[in-house]
Amino acid sequence: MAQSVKGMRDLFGTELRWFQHIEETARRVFGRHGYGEIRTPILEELDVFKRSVGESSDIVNKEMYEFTDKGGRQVVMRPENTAGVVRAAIQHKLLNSSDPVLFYYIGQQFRYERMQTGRYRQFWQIGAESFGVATPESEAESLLMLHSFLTELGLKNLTFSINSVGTPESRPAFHAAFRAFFAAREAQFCEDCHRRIETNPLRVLDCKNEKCQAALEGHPVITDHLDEASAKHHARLKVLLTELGIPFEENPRLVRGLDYYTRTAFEVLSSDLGAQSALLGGGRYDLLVKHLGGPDVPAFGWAIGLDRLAMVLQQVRGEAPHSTPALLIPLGDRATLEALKLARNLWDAGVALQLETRGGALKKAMASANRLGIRTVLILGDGELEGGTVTVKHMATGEQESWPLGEVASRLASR
RNA sequence: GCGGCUGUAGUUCAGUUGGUUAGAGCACUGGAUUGUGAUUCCAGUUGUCGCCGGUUCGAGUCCGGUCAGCCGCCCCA
Repeated sequence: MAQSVKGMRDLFGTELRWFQHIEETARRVFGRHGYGEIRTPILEELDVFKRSVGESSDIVNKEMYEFTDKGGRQVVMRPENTAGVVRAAIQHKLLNSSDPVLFYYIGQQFRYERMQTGRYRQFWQIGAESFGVATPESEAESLLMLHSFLTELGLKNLTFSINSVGTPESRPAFHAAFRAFFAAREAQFCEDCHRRIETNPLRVLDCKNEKCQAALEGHPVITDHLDEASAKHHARLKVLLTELGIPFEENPRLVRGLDYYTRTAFEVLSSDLGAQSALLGGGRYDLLVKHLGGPDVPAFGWAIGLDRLAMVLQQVRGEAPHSTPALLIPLGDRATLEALKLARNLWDAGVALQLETRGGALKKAMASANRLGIRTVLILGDGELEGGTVTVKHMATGEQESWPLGEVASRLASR
């Protein structure tokens, strides 16, 4: 039997309904914050990710679907969407004014990695990026939007975990202090951390190994080594979040995996998830636009994994909200033609209706309606045709009534 | 990329120390006055035991490989 490629997935049924519900909620919430959608290509030049995500990162080194196309171009299937959005914004000169530019995206990403539950090689991300504003206020705006988004999806007890990773200018001072700290208790750290301290020192901070977390007790804190502007920025954000009543906690061990982050980094935790695993992450990336060849424009953004979000929502909320159409069952030859005409009128009037066209016994059609979760069944037979009515059965209660044909559309609409 | 576990009807699973025609619940199909579902009763269908090879008189059961899924790690969010 033909099978989907490993890590690729087909979406349909109840799972897809959650995806759709999430996407609708995203569009509604982001739209009212003034964000516009952007759709960028799945294929980008390799260089876009090398220069943004970071040449040393595992994403770029090991996890990209990468190939040479027939024209000899080195292309990759995007492993994330921020780089593509930035590339597009630069290419179309969208960042050449002083106005803020607000984008959101919903799209598939690809990473060649080991699969686990809720984790695929083709996965979906929703993200929002705000360009052109460097203030803590713009971050508060973005986080408020995110908070509304998650709240409207029904997630509870959200906590924002925040930190500041400083700037390239302030980071060396911290790195030096941290390396000294590490060296003093080197033996207590795991093998991976010994590697990390060389390649990406900040990563030692979020090692999952309990011994490492214990050894980190009393470690130098990044926020103590910030430059003055970054420190002020960080303090201001905390004031704003407090004033806005957004629950947050400072987490000095919170870092980002991608190279392009500066200053604010954050994650969102929900009591609906396991205690330690984050639902999403994001932060400020003031250097990326310029780094990719654009103007010197600050930016802030975040991304959330749709596959995982849909899975969590299905667990905590069950079925995604959806409505089922009514079902029209004709009985007899004459009624079958009349039913087709009636259905056409109802469809044209905007009514959601499914038509039984198999022509079998009513009993079977009813059983079928039950399996499909249909709540309202319309029966049209010779008796109904005589009287110009349709028999309506409400599946939940079993009650039946008779509606005049002319009122079917309006009565179904107000169901 | 590294380590471990699993793979039997549509689905959830059972299948004794290898032994004859591989089972159950649910689902599905048909029926219990042909215009009434979900409840009840009766009857019935369902499988290359993931795939390929090996050991054996004999393999769902043991061994190897492979594919797929799951759990850690790495990585990410």
